Amino acid sequence: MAGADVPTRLLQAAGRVFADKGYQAATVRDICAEAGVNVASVNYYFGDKSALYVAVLTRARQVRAERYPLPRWSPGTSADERLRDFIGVMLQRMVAAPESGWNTRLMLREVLEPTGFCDRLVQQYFRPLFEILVGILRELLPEGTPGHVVHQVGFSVIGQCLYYRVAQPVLALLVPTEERAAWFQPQQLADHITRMTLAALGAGPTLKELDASAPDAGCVPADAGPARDGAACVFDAPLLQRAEPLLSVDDVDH
Amino acid sequence: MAGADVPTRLLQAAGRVFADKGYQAATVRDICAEAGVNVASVNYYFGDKSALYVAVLTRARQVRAERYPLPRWSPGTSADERLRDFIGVMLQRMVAAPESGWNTRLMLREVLEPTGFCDRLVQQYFRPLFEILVGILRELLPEGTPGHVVHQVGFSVIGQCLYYRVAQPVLALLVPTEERAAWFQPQQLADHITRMTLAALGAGPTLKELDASAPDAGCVPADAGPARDGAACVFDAPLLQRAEPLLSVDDVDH
DNA sequence: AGTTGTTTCAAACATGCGTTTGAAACACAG
DNA sequence: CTGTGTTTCAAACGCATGTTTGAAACAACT
Repeated sequence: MAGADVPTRLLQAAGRVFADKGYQAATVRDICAEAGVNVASVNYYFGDKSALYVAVLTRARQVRAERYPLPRWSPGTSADERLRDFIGVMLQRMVAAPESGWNTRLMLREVLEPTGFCDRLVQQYFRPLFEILVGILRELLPEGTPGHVVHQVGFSVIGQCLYYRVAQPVLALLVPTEERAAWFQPQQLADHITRMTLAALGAGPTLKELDASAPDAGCVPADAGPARDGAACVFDAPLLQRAEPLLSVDDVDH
Repeated sequence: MAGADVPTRLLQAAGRVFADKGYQAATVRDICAEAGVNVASVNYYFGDKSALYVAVLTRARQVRAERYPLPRWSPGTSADERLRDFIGVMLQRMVAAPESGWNTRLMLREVLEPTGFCDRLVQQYFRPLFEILVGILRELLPEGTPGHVVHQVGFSVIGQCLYYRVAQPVLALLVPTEERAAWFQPQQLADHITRMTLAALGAGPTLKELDASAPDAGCVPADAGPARDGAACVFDAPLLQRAEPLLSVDDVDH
């Protein structure tokens, strides 16, 4: 991380610092200290602070999409399987990002407090994603479902995914540490959201039905590994087959 | 608004400015100009900028809870009715706040970027609310449902409510203005989320079943008023009976 | 009117910010 | 080694910020 060339080091350090403190509160001196370079470097290589910010944001979007890509579905893939995949990838991008995801925090910040770059971000990144989700939901909903209902269901899906990132500090104070470690891993959350959504649409069993079909299921906590000796896990059965491993690199660059 | 005494004017102006720009970017001079008072006033009355911020945040929490209170349920009130109420109040607090809710933006900002005051906010405000929701959900879910599942469902509910506030700028770019005006009013969103949740739990009809029971329902857009001449509205029937009217005051104070 | 305590105000202060600068250090071809 | 273009660096420059100050304006009571 310290051996790369100066512009790269700046981009990486700036990502962390901007995400931590926000655009205004992050100082050029902070960033340069973190990167281990001189203060003048940011102006030398990027022109000014705001240009560095735009560069960081652009890079964050690219890296996100490349590192956690949507699978390329074969034509016959069913809609609910694609929904599972979609939610899984969303959640990975949200919470599985390295270093607890300055990447995501940065984009959230931009959404909450648009700095003018937000529009482009939405048009280039969020909108295509949302279109894909809407396409999936249209297949799952009855034909002729009004557009606004499809949209609302879409936002319900994204809203659930987003929450586990937005409210991470809150969640940490509401749910005991052991429970979080055992039941709030990305894959488990993805399963939960998928189940909720499919059930709401009528395309899958409701939580009540799930419970009735396996009333005594002792769900498998995250660190229990593959010791699936007893009854099939009801609430936490792995639904994501093609989930990439959760990388633990320290930054967006290798 | 301009006639009140100086500390009050400062609190109101500071609320707007802090919510708009964040703690760092908001300048004392901005706030004082907005309030129409001298720059020295904030130090005279509050000590320093950070004390003013804490005062604003405290006040925002109080006013929120007072202005949009949860109904006091009579003992016989069913769980799903209480869920409807809960979601309705949440959404009102989220999106119905006056002046497009600097109130909510302020708390979101604090959650996303904790300034040290976040912990108290969670313990005093979020946790009691979450406990109520969990209590309701426990009645709706089968007996013996594991705690973490109840929690996850709770976060799904809150996540959906939150999204329409967090992602407001994004939503504005993804959904055409007319559709937003007609179908994305607080009450309609509350109905949608309640329906989704009850359906997922198995305590209400799924969207598919709703469609089957009234396939040609032409939902009533927001501004169509009580002209409920034709078939009953399937997706947008008003579910919230005791919803307070949406106040349009300019600030938290009368 | 005079006194006392409170509130307002314009101006100044100290600090930290983003940015600039000019020289030193470096890389490397001729 | 010399010359040339690039990169680094410590120091400084403006400027905007949070805060302080001391006097003026005001209010309330004797």
